Amino acid sequence: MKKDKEQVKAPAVEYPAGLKWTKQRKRVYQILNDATEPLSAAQVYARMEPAEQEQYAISTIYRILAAFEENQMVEKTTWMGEGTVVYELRRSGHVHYAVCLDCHKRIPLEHCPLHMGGAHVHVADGKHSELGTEDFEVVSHKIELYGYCKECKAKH
Amino acid sequence: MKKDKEQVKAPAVEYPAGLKWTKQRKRVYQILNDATEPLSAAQVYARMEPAEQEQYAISTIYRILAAFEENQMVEKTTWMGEGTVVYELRRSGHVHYAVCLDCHKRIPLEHCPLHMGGAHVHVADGKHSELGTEDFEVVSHKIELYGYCKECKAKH
DNA sequence: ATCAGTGCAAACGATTTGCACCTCG
DNA sequence: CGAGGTGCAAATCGTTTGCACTGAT
Repeated sequence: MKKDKEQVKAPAVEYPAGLKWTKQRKRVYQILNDATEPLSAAQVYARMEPAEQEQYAISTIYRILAAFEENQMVEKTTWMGEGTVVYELRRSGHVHYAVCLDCHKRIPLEHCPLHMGGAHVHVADGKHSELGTEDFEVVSHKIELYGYCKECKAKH
Repeated sequence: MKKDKEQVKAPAVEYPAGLKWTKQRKRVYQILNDATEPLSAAQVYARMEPAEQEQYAISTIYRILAAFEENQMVEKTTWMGEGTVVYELRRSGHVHYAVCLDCHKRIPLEHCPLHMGGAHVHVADGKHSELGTEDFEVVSHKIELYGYCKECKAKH
């Protein structure tokens, strides 16, 4: 992967007009694009070369990620039970993960285990939940599975 | 709900031997039990009366929640995309939520939309994903739906 | 009595913000 | 050129920890 000046081409994700395509934004975009899993601001920063880290500020990374999120370029998430926020580029289709409780490996699921035919689900009202009316229009969803991967299962 | 001395009875969730059943733990347990959704340490603290807050330390809440978690009494989670950790009492079955993208209301789902017959799913290997072998043992899972609630749908 | 549990305050890590300077468009 | 973007440092927020004290068993 050579570092050609034009290595970072126009983003696959629609780049919103009005945002400046600066070199730091290009770089953050590139790192997110190369990543196979969601990254925290610190992780993005860590993936830069020492030389870059010196000239870029970590706070800029936070602001860039926030800007990307506001413009729907990335999705903000967290791993269950972990306090740090991670960002994932919005690629064509969304991906879900199986997370190993032992080695913490994150394995992307082949298929989304959720097959909602319609765009509606039954939700409980909180107090009056007898009527299972379709009263919530689902736009997107997130799933995480927790358990043990093949390797860790073998270990025990 | 009066404040009888014995109001807080032996916890529905098994209380592990070796842990002291102190008044602060009783109170935290009670609050978690009354809650309809996972709470952060700060939220637990906020649900105490001013008088209690003065005599209890917030750090104690953190330690109690950590102790509860180590002893499987509660589950540590996060709302997707939010940096704060929340704790939920381990009741019989877990609950998932539908989150309104407009008013941010969280509505518990009546039923888990995921009906995995077995305890295994097909996962991609990352690189060699052709074989869809059952190589991940699912222990638990987390789901969040995003969309618009009845009220907010009406508003637009 | 003993040791886990607690309060307090300081330490910490992650994230945010104010302000002056810089740079893309 | 000018608004938006950035660097730097200080501020904030959520969470953890060291230490001396207290209370449940």
